[in-house]
Amino acid sequence: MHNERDNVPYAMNPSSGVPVYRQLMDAVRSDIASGRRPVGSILPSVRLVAKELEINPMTVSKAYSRLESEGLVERLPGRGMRVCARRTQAPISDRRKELEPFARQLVDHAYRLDLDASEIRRVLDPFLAELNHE
Amino acid sequence: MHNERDNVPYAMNPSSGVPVYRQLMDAVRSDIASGRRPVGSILPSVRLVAKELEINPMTVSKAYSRLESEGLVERLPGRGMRVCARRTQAPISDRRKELEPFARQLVDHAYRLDLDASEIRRVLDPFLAELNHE
DNA sequence: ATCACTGTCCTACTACGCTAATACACTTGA
DNA sequence: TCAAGTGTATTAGCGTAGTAGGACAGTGAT
Repeated sequence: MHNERDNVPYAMNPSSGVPVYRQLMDAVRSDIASGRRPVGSILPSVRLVAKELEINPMTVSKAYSRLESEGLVERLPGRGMRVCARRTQAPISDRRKELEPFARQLVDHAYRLDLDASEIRRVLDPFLAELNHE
Repeated sequence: MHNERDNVPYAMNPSSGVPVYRQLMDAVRSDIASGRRPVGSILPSVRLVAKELEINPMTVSKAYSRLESEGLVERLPGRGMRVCARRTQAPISDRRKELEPFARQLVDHAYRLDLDASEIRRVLDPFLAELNHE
């Protein structure tokens, strides 16, 4: 059922401390964002990915399921996971609220390190620049 | 040996998801930063705090030990934990490096929420303002 | 020396997250 | 209908973080 050309160019690092299923989520997210996996395409099956990466299909399934609850892909029973059209965004105020804990954490740690606002910006800016290039 | 006036006005929330020892660390850090526990003063003993908060002394000890490795307090064997004079800072470049993972995490989540650099700044700014007021 | 304090090492229990193995329901093509 | 392909519910094993209990060493006043 799967396309022979379906390659799975993901490379997981089991000893990085980052759970494998999260690494896989990031890889797939990146593929979708870049268009390598266009809207409507079917992700490689959990068993194929599992075989290539030498991990358990359930680990792949976990990644796929989480991406589904994020709204990036949808489950077609018996067929696979399909990349969704960009979901309707939550209101921007809600999304800002979701971001706040991470902003707070950043500032908390800066405070403990005795780094002021301008230092925070200095550390943050390269990442913001990277964000804009995408 | 301890002063009867040593009150332990901390209130832990065991079901908040935040480990008790971390809540206690934050409370003590706040006391030190505000001057309620001045440099040179001795923290209430682990057993006193444990009794007041109805937790195990080891949990308090864990909080104290971490604060010690942060350099906020020092251990006086047989006597207690004393609030330190502000420790010599690590080089600023090291401290910036320590902050980077949190900056990256913030930007990553913003990306997933489809929030751009200006939105990140908008969310972050109130926290930065708060930081400057202290 | 003794007593009443100090913090903590060591051990163990519990809860939770991550990964894996099996069995199942579903869909499609022959 | 049947075979081969989908994802996953369930269950289990493993490691780790958080918490707790008891024994221990250090300190200082008596």
